Amino acid sequence: MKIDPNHLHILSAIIDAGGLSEGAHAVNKSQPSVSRTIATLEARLGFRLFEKGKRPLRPTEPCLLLAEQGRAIAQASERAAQAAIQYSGGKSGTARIAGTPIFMDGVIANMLASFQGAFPQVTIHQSYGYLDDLSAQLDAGSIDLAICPVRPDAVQDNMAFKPLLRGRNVIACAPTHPLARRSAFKLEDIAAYPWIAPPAGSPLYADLRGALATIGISDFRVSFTGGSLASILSIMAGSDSLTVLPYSVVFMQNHTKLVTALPVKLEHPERALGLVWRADRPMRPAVKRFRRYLEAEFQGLANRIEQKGRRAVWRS
Amino acid sequence: MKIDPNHLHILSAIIDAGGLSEGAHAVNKSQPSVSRTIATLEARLGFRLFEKGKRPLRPTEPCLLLAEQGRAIAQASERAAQAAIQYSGGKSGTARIAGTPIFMDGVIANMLASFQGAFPQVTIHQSYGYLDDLSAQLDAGSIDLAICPVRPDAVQDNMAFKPLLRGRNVIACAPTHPLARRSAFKLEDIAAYPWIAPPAGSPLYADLRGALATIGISDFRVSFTGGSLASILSIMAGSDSLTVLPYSVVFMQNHTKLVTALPVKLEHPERALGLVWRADRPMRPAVKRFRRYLEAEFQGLANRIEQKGRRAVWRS
DNA sequence: AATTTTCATAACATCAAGTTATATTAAATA
DNA sequence: TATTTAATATAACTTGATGTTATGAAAATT
Repeated sequence: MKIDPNHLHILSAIIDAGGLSEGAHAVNKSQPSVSRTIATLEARLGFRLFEKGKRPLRPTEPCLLLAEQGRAIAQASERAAQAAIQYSGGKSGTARIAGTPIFMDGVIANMLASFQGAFPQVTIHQSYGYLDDLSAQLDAGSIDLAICPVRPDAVQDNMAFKPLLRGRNVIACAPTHPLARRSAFKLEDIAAYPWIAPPAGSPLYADLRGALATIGISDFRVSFTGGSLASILSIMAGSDSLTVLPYSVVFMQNHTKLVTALPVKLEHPERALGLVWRADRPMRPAVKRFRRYLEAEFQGLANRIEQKGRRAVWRS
Repeated sequence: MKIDPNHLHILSAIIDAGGLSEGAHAVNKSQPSVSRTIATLEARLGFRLFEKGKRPLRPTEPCLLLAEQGRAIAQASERAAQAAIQYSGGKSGTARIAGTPIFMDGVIANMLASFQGAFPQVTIHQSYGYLDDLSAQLDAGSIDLAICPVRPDAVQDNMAFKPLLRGRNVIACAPTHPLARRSAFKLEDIAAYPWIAPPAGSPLYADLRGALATIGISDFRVSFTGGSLASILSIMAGSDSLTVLPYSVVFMQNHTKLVTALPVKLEHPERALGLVWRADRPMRPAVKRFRRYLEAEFQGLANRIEQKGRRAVWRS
């Protein structure tokens, strides 16, 4: 014997609503419709579901057992609908994101935390990589979204790119650094200090070399290389080392009082930190929501940077 | 949004069976049928349930959530089917029975216990009453089955009657009673002992008077009246009292060694212990099953009584 | 590259289930 | 007890979902 789940659902609705007409209304059907549903159900089961000839419809014993299951079915159905809505709205699901380590640790991590607070049902898979690697992963479909500095003209054909923040590097050091405490200094003074270099393959490393060249420093001493943002900050805090970091990273770390930027203007390639994804594939709702969230956060960040920038003087 | 429970069930079947065709087979449908079901479901939900263009069908994230609910639905549906089968087979449900107190306590109670052992899901509501009362309750529909001694010609038109045991009353006493220990005694000896009388309104009380008259005793001393079988047995065990009981009751109490029957043949109205129910109403499966059970039990009891009867000598 | 397996689509048939209109009937009321 | 009222059952019809078979298309596999 197999019983149509819909029938059980209707049955439970009748019981719970306390009448055939009320039950019919509860499931958005006409009274004759549910009346016949009950009739056919009774015929199949071989026993009555409601006592014969009783006007306030009186359920029989087995009817109540079946209605119980009907309620379970209605509940499951409702849960499913909710799950579908949650997913469609990007409030549940998975987003796989990856980006350059310094940005991910220095800027995105904060936003990620607040996103998870707002949408706890969304699972975020985060990983690290540089542009080429990220592109390959996007192509392979193993990540949904890449976050990295890109020259807009370097974006692949099948990729969409959404710039979030103008790229700008600065010379960073501990707030306790001798240069940071001097109101003014000559560019030559910089040469006296050791450097922390980003990982050798990273764009930031190339930026470091290029930037120092533009301010006339070609020969510099590297005291540390290859670490993550956390280690760079630690080392900087305990030494007089200098390094090159994106300004947004320094800005976001402002509250930690671990790092500050020297008022020196650096030249470097025209890149923008932005989001990259495959334009030819539909984006899952959770990814879409995360993307929108990041865009909004970066808009706020850009504004705050802008405000602060108006009060600072940068020497070139 | 509302999702058809059947669709969710089909979805879960596909997931669990590991393929569209297998899933279709699992729900007794053709492959194209479930294929289209999935297609329409996807269209309604607005997202894919299976990754596009992957041949070993790969479920998407929300698909698994929905399938979960589908399983719950399948389970509820199955439970409902089981409940229906249980009920139809009389293995669950309720039977409301009533009968004369002495019989209920002395004979039926035992059978009831074994029935409940065999069919624990059947709820038995037991109550007491004499024929008129029982008939009224049957008519009112407050009981399903009456068990009492009836003169077959006294059965109402709308009632069915199934005799279970020929009625036969005996004089009962404790096994330690002086008369019980004597191999022979005169009927006049009986007159010397006090009597325990059944409740005044009961047929048994009328039987007691009638029976004693037939053996020449018209004047007898009643030492106790009005109790239940348990109290009658207790009093008899602790005294030299006599009483009149149906032989089946004495027989069933045999193992307790609390009561025995004197070998005296009593005359009384031609009644049979039997089942009475309303012939014009369908009998619920659980009641039907209980009725059949009782009939079988009484068949066995009748045989045992018959066997023992062949070895006994009764004086009239 | 050929084959196999698996899923999607087309075209059609059928039946379950929806509808409105109306008849019945149990309960309430006069 | 007759009448009224409200609730359910039935009738007649329409529609849409779902079933079918036959067949096409596309991954995976060999």
